[in-house]
Amino acid sequence: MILKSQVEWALHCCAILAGLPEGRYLSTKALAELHGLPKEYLSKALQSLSQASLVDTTLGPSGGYRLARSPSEINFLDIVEAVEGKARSFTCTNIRENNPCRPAGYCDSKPCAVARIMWEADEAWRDTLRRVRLSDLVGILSEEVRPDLWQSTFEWVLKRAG
Amino acid sequence: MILKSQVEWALHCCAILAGLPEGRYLSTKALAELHGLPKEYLSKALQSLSQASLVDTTLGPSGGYRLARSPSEINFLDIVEAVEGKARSFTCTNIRENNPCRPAGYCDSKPCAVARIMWEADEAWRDTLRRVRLSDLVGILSEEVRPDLWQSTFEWVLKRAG
DNA sequence: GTTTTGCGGATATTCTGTATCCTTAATTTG
DNA sequence: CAAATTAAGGATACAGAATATCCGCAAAAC
Repeated sequence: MILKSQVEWALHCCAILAGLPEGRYLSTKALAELHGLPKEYLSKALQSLSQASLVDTTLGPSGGYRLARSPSEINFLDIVEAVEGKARSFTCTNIRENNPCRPAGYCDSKPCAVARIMWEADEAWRDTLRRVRLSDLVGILSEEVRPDLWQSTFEWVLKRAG
Repeated sequence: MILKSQVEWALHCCAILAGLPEGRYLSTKALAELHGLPKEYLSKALQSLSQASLVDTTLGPSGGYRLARSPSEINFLDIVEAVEGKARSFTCTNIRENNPCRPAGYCDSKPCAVARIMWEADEAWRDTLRRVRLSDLVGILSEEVRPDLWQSTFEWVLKRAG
């Protein structure tokens, strides 16, 4: 059970977009360079964010991406699900139906108990991610990243933001 | 991010083994028939349980598997990790190191903040599974499964348990 | 009109999960 | 002792997903 690497990419990209001044856009090219990622493939991750309405886009030179909402209105789960999908990690195939002792026409009153427990864990995972806002991440980074790197990165980004 | 179907199989098999009388074994063949699963492949899942010391095995006719500990001393995470592995669902590739603005020799004081948050969610998932004991599952099933099916399944199993 | 950009489709490659088969060694049964 | 049954592990094949690249299209900037 491993998340796509695109999840990591999308989170880091959103953190950068969160620092962008109002109304400006950053291109796939710039985001790929900044993170050392394959531009074409990163583009797919950003398209997922766009389809989930987490980012706005604009075409042409000076085009690119910006957040569609404020960083405090976007949480980790929004981003993770946009890229990874909303499917649960555990899929119940209802193998209890194969029990040879089942009477004909036996009908289960509830979803399988095993599945319910696994889904509960899934929900705990989602809850944790839902509780962390993109603005929280930016807050942590602004405290942890050395000020000189923080500032030079911002300048680098602004130079490329349309 | 999808768990192997073997996880589902292993959980259901453990639930059956939990109902086995002291000292008796149930074979792969019986477990595969009961759940309608491919015997050879289910065998791999059971081998994983064996390697994790969750079950004891014995060879020969009347051989098979039994729980190595009491159902109240085995939790969901034990079983899930035995089959799925203990690796975290989010792997940090440290893409921040690719930042072109990084001064030479820059050293990070902590693991990446993005990774820490994702790992926290992972831990919440694990905690939930850790809190559910195999005996809890058996308790739920014994209440939910219709008594006639519950009993006939047990008879079916006992007839095949060596 | 030329360049740059996001978007979607098509394709190739690698890796993992799924599944089957076979051999070996241990154990029970007759 | 001989035959049957079992778990264990290795080899192999197959399918689908993740990773990655390339192309053409339409929109926007200059």
